[in-house]
Amino acid sequence: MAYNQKHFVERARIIKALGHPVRLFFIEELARQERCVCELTEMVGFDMSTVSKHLSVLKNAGLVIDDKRGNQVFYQLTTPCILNFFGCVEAVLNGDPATTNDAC
Amino acid sequence: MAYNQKHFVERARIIKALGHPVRLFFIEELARQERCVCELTEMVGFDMSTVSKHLSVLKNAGLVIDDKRGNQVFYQLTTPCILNFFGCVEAVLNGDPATTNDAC
DNA sequence: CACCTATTTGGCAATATCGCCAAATAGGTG
DNA sequence: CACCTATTTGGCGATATTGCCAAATAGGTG
Repeated sequence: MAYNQKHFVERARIIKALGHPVRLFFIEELARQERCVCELTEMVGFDMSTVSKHLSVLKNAGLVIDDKRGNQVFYQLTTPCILNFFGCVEAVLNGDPATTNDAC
Repeated sequence: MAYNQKHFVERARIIKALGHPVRLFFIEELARQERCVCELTEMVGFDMSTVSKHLSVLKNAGLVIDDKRGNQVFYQLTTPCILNFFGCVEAVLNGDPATTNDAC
């Protein structure tokens, strides 16, 4: 297989969006229910501007959508299939080669 | 759900290892067959030291293992379940909310 | 041992990421 | 409109990532 730079840059950008502790938490939390920026800000304890920028990264990656209601903005997960991947991450963490084949 | 910093830092580290075009390519290529550093270097066209460092990131994340044979080092994927995740990434790329639920 | 190939490590410059603050924007209320 | 809350944007300093080069390490061969 040849290395198609553009192909992998596109895909890495989406995965990179998931590769930050705060953004990973947002994905898992939004999988449970939609949340506004102020709620997510309180949960992680960072500055709201920081939270807003993290959500912007997820949005630009196509992983979440935003919905403005009144003066609040609610974010929703667009891609529940991502959750299936987290089981595999657990298997990697446990260094458990036996389960890495069917953790999905 | 509360934000457990340590929990998400651990998991983000593994995902971050996947979030680079070259490393993503290595994962897909190693899913097909094991490869030595020199083969991977030729495929991507970067300096061998750069390739070695990328492989080191994947190894530290627990995603690949290395096996030295003679003066060559072969890398193997430890976590085939990661491949299941790529289907979801495609769905995100296609902006296809309908398929994001069962792309796994 | 001298020499060659394969790989890793150290270091550096360029660039990207992160989190904060301050300011701008937008909606709601009196 | 004045004012308050929620959110985003711009910018800055600190830190991390990336890819190259040079040097170090390790195995194979004569």
